[in-house]
Amino acid sequence: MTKNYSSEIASPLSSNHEDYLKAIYILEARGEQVTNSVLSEYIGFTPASATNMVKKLSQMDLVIYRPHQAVSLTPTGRRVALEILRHHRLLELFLHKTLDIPWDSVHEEAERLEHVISEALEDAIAASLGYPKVDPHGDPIPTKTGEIGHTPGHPLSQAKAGRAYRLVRVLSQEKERLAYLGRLGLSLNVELFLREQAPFDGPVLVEVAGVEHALAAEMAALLQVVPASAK
Amino acid sequence: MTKNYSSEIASPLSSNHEDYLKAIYILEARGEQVTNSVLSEYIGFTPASATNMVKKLSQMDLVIYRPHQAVSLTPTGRRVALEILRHHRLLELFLHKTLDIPWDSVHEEAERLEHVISEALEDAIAASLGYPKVDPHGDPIPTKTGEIGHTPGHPLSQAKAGRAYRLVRVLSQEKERLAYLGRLGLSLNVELFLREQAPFDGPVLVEVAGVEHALAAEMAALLQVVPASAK
DNA sequence: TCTACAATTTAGCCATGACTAAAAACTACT
DNA sequence: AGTAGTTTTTAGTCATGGCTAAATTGTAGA
Repeated sequence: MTKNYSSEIASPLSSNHEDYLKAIYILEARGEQVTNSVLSEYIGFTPASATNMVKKLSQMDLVIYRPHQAVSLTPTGRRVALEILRHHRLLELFLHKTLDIPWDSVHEEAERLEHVISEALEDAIAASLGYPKVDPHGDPIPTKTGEIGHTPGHPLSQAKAGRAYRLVRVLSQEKERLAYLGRLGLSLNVELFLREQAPFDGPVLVEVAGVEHALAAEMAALLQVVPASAK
Repeated sequence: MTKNYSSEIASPLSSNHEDYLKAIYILEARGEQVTNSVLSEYIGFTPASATNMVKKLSQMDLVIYRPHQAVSLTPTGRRVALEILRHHRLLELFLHKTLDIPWDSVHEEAERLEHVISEALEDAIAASLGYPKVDPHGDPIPTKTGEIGHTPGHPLSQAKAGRAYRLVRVLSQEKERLAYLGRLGLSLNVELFLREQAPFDGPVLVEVAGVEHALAAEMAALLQVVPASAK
């Protein structure tokens, strides 16, 4: 039950606190300005509730809050967020690899588990997986000390036709979307051949395991790929 | 996230509600009269809080409450309690077998996880373990339909000296106690030879893997054994 | 700069579920 | 049966963290 960050934080954090911090981290990492509306929409509470909570997190020195400004994480806040994200992504991979939970389901399961696993369990999971670097969607797993790498690759929507690629990351956790990709045979590290890149944000034609599929531009933008030869 | 009992229950239950129901179940199963003081002491809240909660559970038709009487579970309440207990015990075994978490630690870990796993995850865990019947302490695992067997065996403190036994259950979840037993080589299904049974609740002399140990009577009473030959 | 619209914050409400202190109700002993 | 002592319940407080509605602030266009 001892958390990494327990030494730095006075009161224990609830799942909710952790969810706010994680949300702020993710929105920041996306490069967005974490305004109150962006945050409240993301977490699914009203703007008033978000203001309220952000103020409390600010008193705990987890975020920096200035009225009418974007929120940001303090170093401690970031540490907490990264610890939760580490739990989340380790759990996703663990559930997928050890229990065969489909990749479109692991997210919501991990969403609840991430708040209740101990350090010891986190360590045991990491060890059993051989200290992995990415989760089943290709998202990087933060280290215990709070470092996080960035996955290489670029969107399939910006790739060149007539070349082979390898899928290294999917920028979505939506169950339906992931299930759809799964049905096309598109999962992590799968190779694909880019047949055609329609102009004006048109669909993309890809070949996966010998079968051709058309993908909406919006979908292709979520698929991060590297040239097939690259490690 | 869909729970077995969701069809029968109006409002979703919190971890806390579930803990109360589980506590009532366990106390009932121990054969105790689940009075308010017994319950409140077990869950670690004040008697006033327990009354309060029991009344709410009663309104939800999960327990039967009559002022100044022992509480008891309704069929639905029992179903919920058994589902949580199933989660708990499956998790204990899973953590122990799949992640090598020591048997003296699985309880507290499962205590938090039991409230947040989905039906799908419960099923996946059960399947991966081959639909086990008992957890690492020998406690029976309720079935999905809410049946629960009872482990055979009798306390070591009532066993006869000069015979060999097999440990089939330990009636304690205390970390220190379990760690101690573990150091003696006493874990589930281990064989032991009962050298001497001191009278007047005196200590018990057992031989485990060729080494002799003296056990306090109190400890011996917690160890359920069967004759070594028995399956 | 002024005004209209959008974003944010404030104020105040509500439910939850813990708590303490006091009242009430049971039990057991004389 | 009466009373002392224990158990249980009631009454009322508090913190949390959601909510709505209203006030405020900020911003962009005329």
